[in-house]
Amino acid sequence: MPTDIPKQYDPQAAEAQWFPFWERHGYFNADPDPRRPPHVIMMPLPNVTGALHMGHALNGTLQDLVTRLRRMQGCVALWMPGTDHAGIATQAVVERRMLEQEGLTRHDIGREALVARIWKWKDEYEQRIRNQQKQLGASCDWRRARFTLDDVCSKAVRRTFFQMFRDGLIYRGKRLVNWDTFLQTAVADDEVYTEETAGKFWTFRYPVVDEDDQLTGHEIAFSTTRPETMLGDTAVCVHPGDERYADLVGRQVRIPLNGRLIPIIKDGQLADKDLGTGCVKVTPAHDPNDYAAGLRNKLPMINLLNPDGTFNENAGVYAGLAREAVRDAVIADMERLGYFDSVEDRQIPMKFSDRSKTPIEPYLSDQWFVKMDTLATKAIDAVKNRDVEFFPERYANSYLDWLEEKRDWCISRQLWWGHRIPVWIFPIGPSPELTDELEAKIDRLFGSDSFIMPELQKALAARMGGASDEKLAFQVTFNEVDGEWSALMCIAPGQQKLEEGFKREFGDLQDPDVLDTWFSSALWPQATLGWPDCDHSPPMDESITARSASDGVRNLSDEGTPSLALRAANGNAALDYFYPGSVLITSRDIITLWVARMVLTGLYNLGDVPFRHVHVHLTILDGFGQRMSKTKGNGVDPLDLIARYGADGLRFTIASLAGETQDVRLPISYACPHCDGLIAQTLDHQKAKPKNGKKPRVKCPKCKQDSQYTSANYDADPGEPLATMVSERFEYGRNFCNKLWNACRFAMLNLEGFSPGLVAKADLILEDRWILSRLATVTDDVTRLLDKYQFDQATRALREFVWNEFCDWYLELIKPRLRAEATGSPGVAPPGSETSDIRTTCQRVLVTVVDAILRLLHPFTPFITEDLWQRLGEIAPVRPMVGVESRESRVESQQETALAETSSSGPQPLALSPYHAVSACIIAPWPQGLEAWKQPELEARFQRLQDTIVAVRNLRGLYNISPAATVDVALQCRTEIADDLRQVAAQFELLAKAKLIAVGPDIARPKMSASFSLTDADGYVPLEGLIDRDAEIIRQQKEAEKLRGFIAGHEKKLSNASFVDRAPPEVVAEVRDTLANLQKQLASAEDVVRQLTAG
RNA sequence: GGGCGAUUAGCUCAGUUGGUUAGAGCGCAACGUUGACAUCGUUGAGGUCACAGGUUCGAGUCCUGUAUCGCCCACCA
Repeated sequence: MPTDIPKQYDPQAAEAQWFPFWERHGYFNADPDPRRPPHVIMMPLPNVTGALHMGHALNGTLQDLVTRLRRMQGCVALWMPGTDHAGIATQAVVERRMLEQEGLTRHDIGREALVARIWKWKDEYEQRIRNQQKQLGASCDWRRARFTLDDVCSKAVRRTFFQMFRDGLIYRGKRLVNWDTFLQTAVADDEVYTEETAGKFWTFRYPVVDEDDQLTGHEIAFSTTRPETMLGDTAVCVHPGDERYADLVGRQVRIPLNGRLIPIIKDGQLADKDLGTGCVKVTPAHDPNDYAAGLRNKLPMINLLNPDGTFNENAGVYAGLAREAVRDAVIADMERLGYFDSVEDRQIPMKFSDRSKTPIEPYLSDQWFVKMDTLATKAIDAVKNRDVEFFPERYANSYLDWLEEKRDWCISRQLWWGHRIPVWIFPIGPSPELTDELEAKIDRLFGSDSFIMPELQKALAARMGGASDEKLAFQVTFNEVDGEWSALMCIAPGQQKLEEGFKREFGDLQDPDVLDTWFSSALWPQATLGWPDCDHSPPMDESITARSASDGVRNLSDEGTPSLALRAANGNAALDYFYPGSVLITSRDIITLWVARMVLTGLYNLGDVPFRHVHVHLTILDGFGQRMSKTKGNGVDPLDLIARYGADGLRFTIASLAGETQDVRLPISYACPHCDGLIAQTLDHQKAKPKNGKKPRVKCPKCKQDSQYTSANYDADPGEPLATMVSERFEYGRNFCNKLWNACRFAMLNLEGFSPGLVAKADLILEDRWILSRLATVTDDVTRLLDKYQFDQATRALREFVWNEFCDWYLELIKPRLRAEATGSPGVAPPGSETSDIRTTCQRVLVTVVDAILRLLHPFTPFITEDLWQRLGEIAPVRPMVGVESRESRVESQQETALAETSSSGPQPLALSPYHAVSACIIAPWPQGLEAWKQPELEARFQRLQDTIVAVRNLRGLYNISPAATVDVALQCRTEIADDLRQVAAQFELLAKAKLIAVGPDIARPKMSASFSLTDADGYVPLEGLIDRDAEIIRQQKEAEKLRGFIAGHEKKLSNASFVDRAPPEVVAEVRDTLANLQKQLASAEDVVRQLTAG
């Protein structure tokens, strides 16, 4: 007997036991099996920049939930894990730390050493992230875990780059980029944030010159917030319709600082008549708008900056100075020269780099781009054709809007951490011809033939063995920048020898840049499955597979059926079987950055979308409505919450929050380490940073002691008592788990002497049929809701079923039947005795429902359900189950055969048949096909019983009747209802401590009784001596008043001719019914008042 | 400026295609622990559904406008 089941669920113990159990048995492993459908989720890659927070916990919970559901439904459910190298973010973290701790920059230690350090960092955090995910219960196929910089992903990156290069989709160009002068790299628009900053707005003048470059005495005034860029001005611009300057257009002005002459141009898009003086200086190399105007008007572009933000030789005498110094000098010089007009204070929106927090400089530099035109069109069509569907649908807008712009994708980053661009750039001079030097080098690489320039391409291909395009080893294009041509040579992946040759011949001419991290993330769905390798599946983590082999791990499909896992001999089975994936579950901020690009590359590389569904879930906010982020210091480590509420409690709460309309606020508290009191988090807590070496503390209002707390801004001192972040919201899930635990504990404690066997429908009494009907309904609802990714509703439906129906009603109702055996000796009730049959039937139904509940809850709360499943398995390894289609594990019995013969109608006789329970909940079959158990009219009858009991309880509370005292109750109702109520008379005693003394149509109200009125019954509880007559009169009068209000509303409706005429007849009939009911209730209340008043 | 959302009980959120008396959890109040569970049970109080118009027999739900908040995109000499 399971006498050892503790009264409280212990999450830590269950988590420690069952995760290794699942792993050991290989239940997470997904291998191609042509007899079963695949279900594939590609994990949105966490960055290796740091630990995970609640956003990841949400994201992970939902993916694991779906994965476990599909696994139970019989799919080969692959959840592909991995991590992202997150180029700039990771390099910045490591560089910052290196600078803080050792005072070193990357230039001090060099490319290789820095990359080595980042790898070390990556290993540490990847481990930490994986640990967090496993703590949460993530049932990923960990053998397949990938990293975006590993060999398999690299190959996909190289292949894609090469093909795009070959197809002319990748080009090199000068572009104005957001330059981070601290990190010395270009950053993407989305890595830049804007902040209103206190700045100044200066007005200066440029003198206008005549044809002979002599001053005319005319001047043109303009305003700027960045005077230092005057050195790079190549025009001043006015609006074409601005008459003030009409006669100046076409003339030239002199920049007083360096004497350079620049034209006055007109451009309606750049200049605004009503802003400032109406005239604007144009610095194409250092301002996005000016850049666009520069292109439109074919203006020269003068780059003033060095990569580190200091001014270069184009700044003349100002060269070598920092931005701020140049600005001051320029202003002073302009003033000295007499061209300064005025200055005013102004709030200026300044762009900052998200990574380094330093100001962004618009900067003209050489970058690589992907042409988006046709690629974007195809990705747009995929969504418009519904090859990819968004849940909720509205998010398709973000995706489409962004792609419609078709802005070319800048894929180069001036970093050291990432996929190096596989292109060698060889300068060849003023015309696109093969120079002797290049020819000589190529000769040495390929042989001694010489080439004619236009034939170079073909010849090179021929050199590689007359190869088709597919086998091209490298590709050349020619590129012109400022009149200088260079050969861009891209090497195909897998050309080791050629690459070595290039390194030998061309030395460090390989482009130093690396690819945008999204370039590799975009390939995630293909790369992880081994694309472009078509002859073998991608390798797996040997440390896991080796251990599994020695443990004798079976495949998931070994349960009950032999594995037919495809051998990789004849192709890439993983790619064939698992691509395209099923659903991507992610947050909305990367719909454009990631989702769109995955679709785009999937279509480009494989001709098919990478997934059919995209579920976009909510964002978790802190208690103040802010996104959780590391920088805000409001992130919560899921491990803190798991420690306090259990992984299942966390998961269940998260699932209950995951609706489709709103983001969710999560007010945070700190748990006092001294007394376990809670301290509400304030914005100050989030922001507080150590001052003078003193770390900020929180003070507990309960015990008045203070302590250090979990903060993004400092590491707590080891050994110091620490207030960890908690959120009371998660008590919802923890409490539910405990409730489930105790309900199952109760069931198991009452399974003494359990014997499996068939339960015929005729043996089931009202509450059995009711709970099975409810189970069938809820099973359908949950399945349907999860198919639509409506996790919150599914969670609520299950919670309500388990807590408010199974626990509150069913378990209470069956207690007498379970005790029926009390007279017999334990476990050996005399066969054939009536008491034994009642109890046995009850036990069998109970086990059936518990079994189904565990299966339904497993995707939500895997640990506790597995734990209970295993315990139940010890007590009832063979037990009746519902909603199981396979008959393989069915226990055949004479009884069943007999029943099957008698019930010729339908394939599934309504009976509970015993099965051998599957050895683990994680692979138990998801309940389905319970349609036949649904009995809506029975549910309605049961509802009446519930209403009546609640009404009696209500009166007891109202009159403060001692819980120990039994009250009488008389019910006046129609005959057929009376029959129902008589059947459950015993339940009144049990659930309301009430004795049903009379029931029927002719029941009169006993004297001095409290009463209640339901839609189809009136109840009376004689309370001789307890009742306060005046109070009861007042109560009933109040009730009557309320009813009169409702009645008036309904009567008004019905007296409205257009309502009766135009509303659907069933609605009108419903209102009539309701009105009749209300009138009956009112009559009853009035009657009570009359009687009481009369005495 | 463009787009997408949101505004319902003290707090956090549900509310299907418009249709009886708008729900849940937490919190609050009262009562209750002799065998599942105090991480519990029973009962209760608590809402002019942001505001103003409109459509409709009927609006929390649909339309228009306003206010406030959030996010995305663009722009800001």
